[in-house]
Amino acid sequence: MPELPEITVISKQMNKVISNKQISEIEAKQPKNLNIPNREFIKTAIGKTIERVTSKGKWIIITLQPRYYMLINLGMGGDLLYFKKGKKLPDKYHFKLTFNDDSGFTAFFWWFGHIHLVKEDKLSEHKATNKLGIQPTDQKFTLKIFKSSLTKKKSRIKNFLLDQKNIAGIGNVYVQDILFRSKLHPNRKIPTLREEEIENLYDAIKYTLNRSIKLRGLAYEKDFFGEKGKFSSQEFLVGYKEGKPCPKCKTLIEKIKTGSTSTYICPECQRLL
Amino acid sequence: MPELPEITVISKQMNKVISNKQISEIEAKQPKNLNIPNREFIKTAIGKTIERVTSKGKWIIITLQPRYYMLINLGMGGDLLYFKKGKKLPDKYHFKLTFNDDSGFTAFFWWFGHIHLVKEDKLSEHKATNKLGIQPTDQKFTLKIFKSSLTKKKSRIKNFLLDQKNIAGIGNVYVQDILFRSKLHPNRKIPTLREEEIENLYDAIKYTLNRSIKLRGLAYEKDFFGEKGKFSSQEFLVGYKEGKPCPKCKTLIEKIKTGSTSTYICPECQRLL
DNA sequence: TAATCTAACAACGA
DNA sequence: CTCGTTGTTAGATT
Repeated sequence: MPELPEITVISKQMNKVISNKQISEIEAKQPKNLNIPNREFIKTAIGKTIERVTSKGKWIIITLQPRYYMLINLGMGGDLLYFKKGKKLPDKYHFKLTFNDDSGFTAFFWWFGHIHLVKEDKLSEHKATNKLGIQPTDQKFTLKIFKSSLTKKKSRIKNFLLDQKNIAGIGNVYVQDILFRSKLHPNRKIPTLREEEIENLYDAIKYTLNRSIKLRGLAYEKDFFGEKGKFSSQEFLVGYKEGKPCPKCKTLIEKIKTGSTSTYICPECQRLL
Repeated sequence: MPELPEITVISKQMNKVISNKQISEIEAKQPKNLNIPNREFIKTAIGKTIERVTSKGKWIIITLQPRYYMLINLGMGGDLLYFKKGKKLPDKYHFKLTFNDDSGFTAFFWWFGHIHLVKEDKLSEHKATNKLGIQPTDQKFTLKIFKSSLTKKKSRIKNFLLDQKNIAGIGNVYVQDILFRSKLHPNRKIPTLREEEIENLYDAIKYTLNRSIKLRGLAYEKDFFGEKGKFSSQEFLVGYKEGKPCPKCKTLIEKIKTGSTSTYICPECQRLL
């Protein structure tokens, strides 16, 4: 479940190590990961050069030259692993892309994943990415912008945070501690939030994600070089800590159903009313 | 609650009697009925000539020359009444449109109604009408088309019939007898419908609506000339007949809640299972 | 355990 | 009784 921190880390690594390389070969074992027919995908991509790699939310954006975009989403989880010439490949992968220096990368999806190829002038029509909200790591993500994005919204705060159209990059892992740090129950309705709570929430979003980026992501996710992050799950405050004491007040942490997902909360620190 | 029959009758009358007339004056007492500011509406419409009047579903479509469309929806109910020069106007109305021969028409909405003005090339962007389904009175409304519109749908049959995106023109009045004639419970899920039931439903839709058109609509609705229709509510089979005997089996008719609307059914003839 | 899209449905406002 | 918008839920996706 790579979220913004993992995607940020991996896309920066990719940008450093594969920029300017030219695509020479592609193997796509699972056609459903692609947005166009296998044959067309390969024909279009081969010969093109990596201009740069960036990311937005949970999407990795590879800009190709001549201008095309390769958009990668790891879905529920997976690996994107660099390989050098002659090095052994991972045992299992669904997608392999090789450069003309015989380096490359493989992609393994353990559930749903996407690798899309989109023409430069068609990027705005790409439904999965064209509605993405602002990234919490973006300079433009100011408190003012955040507040205005909440106006007129009536949903529950957790649903808001997970909706990529509002903010891009938060998933069901980081949202746990974001909510705990801001002392908000996941089902709090947005119109009931006080000024101060919104400010705490804003700080919690930035703090939580930036801290993980500094630690190069979650300890159970691999980066482009197969290295694991340093943000270990033991550092979670309440996430996945059902039955453990709240780090603040020692009340036992509960796991509750919130819509289709689960949320771990301290029932004392994160009251609904 | 004018539905397809009433709207069909009134739009045909309008087409005969106001075509080729030029708009000279407009009075709009309730700005919320309009899609653009009052002043702009009036300025745009005045001077234009009625080319023809048609309808689709519950919408009256007035084509203006130079090309513009005036789209009227009576919402939950209301009157659209013609007046000749010098004749007394209705006591209450929300909208009045006068032609240069001093004839015209008034509109009265007893709840919400809409009078929209749309440029010819913007008609496809008009949300309230651009997604309307086929009219049951259209030649193209064949059994085959009807069947194919049901494929992959999983909703309850009543919801399907009332959704104007599927079929345009059926409301909560005519749907009552349509369901009774086809012996369908309003909450029957579409995938459970048998071939024969779909065919009966198709016939019931056409029969019910066409019969009412022949009788010039419901007896409690007025046409463009203030005349009432001949489809009296006493001719309803089950609609609004709570506690009365079913015309088929004498079982007492029940009024049940179906989503946000009510449905009158014979619990014997319209079984759910 | 996780992500996204879609259809169906409910609640609300105009 | 209508229609649109927003949000929620369940199901499907490989």
